[in-house]
Amino acid sequence: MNAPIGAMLPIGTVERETGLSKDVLRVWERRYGFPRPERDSNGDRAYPAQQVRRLQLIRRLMDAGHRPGKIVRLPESRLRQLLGNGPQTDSEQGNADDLLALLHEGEPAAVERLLKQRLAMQGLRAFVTETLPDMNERVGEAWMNGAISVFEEHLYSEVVQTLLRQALQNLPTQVTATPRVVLTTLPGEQHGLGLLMVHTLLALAGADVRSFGVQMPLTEIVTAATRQKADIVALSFSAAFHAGAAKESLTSLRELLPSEIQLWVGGAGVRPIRHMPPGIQQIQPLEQVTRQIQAWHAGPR
Amino acid sequence: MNAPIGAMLPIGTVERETGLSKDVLRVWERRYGFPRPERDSNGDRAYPAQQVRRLQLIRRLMDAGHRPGKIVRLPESRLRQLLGNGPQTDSEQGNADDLLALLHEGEPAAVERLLKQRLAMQGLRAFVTETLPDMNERVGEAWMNGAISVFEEHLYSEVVQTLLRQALQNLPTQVTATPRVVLTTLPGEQHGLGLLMVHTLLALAGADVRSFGVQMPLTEIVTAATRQKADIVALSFSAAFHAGAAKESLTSLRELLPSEIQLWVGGAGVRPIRHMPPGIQQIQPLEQVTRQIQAWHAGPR
DNA sequence: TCAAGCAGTTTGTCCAGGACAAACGAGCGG
DNA sequence: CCGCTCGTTTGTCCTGGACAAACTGCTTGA
Repeated sequence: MNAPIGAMLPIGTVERETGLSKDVLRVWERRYGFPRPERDSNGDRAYPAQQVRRLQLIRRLMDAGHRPGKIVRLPESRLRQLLGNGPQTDSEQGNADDLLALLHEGEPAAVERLLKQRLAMQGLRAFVTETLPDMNERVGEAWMNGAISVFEEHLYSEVVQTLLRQALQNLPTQVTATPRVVLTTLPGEQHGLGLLMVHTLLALAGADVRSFGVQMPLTEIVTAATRQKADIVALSFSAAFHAGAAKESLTSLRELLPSEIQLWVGGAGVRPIRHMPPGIQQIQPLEQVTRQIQAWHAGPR
Repeated sequence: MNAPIGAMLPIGTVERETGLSKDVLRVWERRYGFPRPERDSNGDRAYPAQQVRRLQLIRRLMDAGHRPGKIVRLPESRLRQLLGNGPQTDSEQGNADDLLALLHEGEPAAVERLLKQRLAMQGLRAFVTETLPDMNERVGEAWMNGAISVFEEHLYSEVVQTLLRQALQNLPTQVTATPRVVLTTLPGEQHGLGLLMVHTLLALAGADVRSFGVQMPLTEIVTAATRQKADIVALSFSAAFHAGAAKESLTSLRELLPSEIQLWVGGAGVRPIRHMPPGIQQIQPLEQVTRQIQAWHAGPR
């Protein structure tokens, strides 16, 4: 009764929808026999919506650490089953459970109220270094388990961003803030939440933060840092960022950047990198930001 | 004296840096003889930084309406020359000139002060429908002319976003706001400024806006709209968004979305589309938003 | 004078199938 | 238990061909 065709998506759209490159989509088809798209009149691949959904499930599992060869062939039911039994870290549930429930209700105002309350109770610094990472992880986890959808995660992200920007706005501005930090992300990293969190910590530590939002081309980072007379360039990497790509870009950036400008990186996306290229400081975990700024003030430079 | 090599970028990085797909980079090389990357030990393309810069210039010119065949072979000097003589719309200069000067100084606080002043003078609605579009255009123009850099554009965008979010925060919340609008952008559209501008206008018109930030997968938009019991799904498209891709995705989305939910689109990215697929309303120009909401209130639904 | 239709050209995207280096994981020895 | 080596997995890149959609410029008719 339901039309057998429905919406058929071309490979370019599937790339955007799943985050899997065209090359990957084609090579998986060749190697694993999935996805197996139809062909349109032109001979081009046409992916049924259902296969795209399954690809999205696979993507989540891979982000959770599964390997393609083991899961790409599995049927959708098995995939959902796997999503159910994640590592299930039994961190203190209480903290974020109300949040997840509220998110699922889908009422932004209620979510905001809850977070505001937490913020007022803990103060900004603890909120950013403790509550938010915890909640981020819980939300990410819930998303991977299929407990909440992507759009609910977006909702969460929006509310937190609003909150943090507001808090930042209300921070007293020091006249002689140092060091001067240029803050941004590399092209391909569109997650702005980590950026705002770092921004907050840096501002709290007394730094003069110049945030440029997400996705600055390498060459522009160099120009901005030079023109702004920055002491430090700080980059944020979410878990979604490919660690290999990060390392590659960072090596290029370090080469392009004047050596007297420090390069700081942090976030889940660069944690897997064992050997950071020389001249780059990895700040991990988040609260290290404060200490590093203190070290900068004390240091020779 | 300057090392002949410097940083050499692989094709994937160049794709991210320039926004030109790998396919395009390769086909240009074949057809026009540019770019002409070196090869690394592995036989893979390795792009010198200078060619990447030239590609970025070409990209700007193309966004300004030039065609590849005419400009790809031109030397860098000629490209910069072309960037100089854009259409040069002689709209009232005065409005945005101070802004550009301040941007060039690179002092975020000063930029913010200026905008705040304008906002206070004009009121929120006029600020969003008149001043901001004008300034956006001026900034985009200046960027294409090479008068300001990408990072200065980012700076502008950051300040405006901060300002708008703040204004939104201070808007009185109505208890029974209608209609309910789910607001977001398609995957690939990362420009969040237009989103905030529309959000502001919708909120001012009394709508119940649920904004999900940028880059929602099609399937998630459908889920969100359904679960949030939305009356309208509104999408924003910046000039950077490829009109063809937009039309394609919109057709799919309209198919996936329940027919009782309206689909509104707007922004420079969809203006070139002559024949919008059925069931989709194009809202153009920006201030039409208010009128459309009034129409909705009056209408049968 | 202008709208509409038509042919030619330009241009982005897609295809196949091969290749290879980096990342991974298992097994081994210190 | 840590660190190494070696086979396997996996993503990215390669070539060169093909084609539809978009755009250009011309012609025709009102």
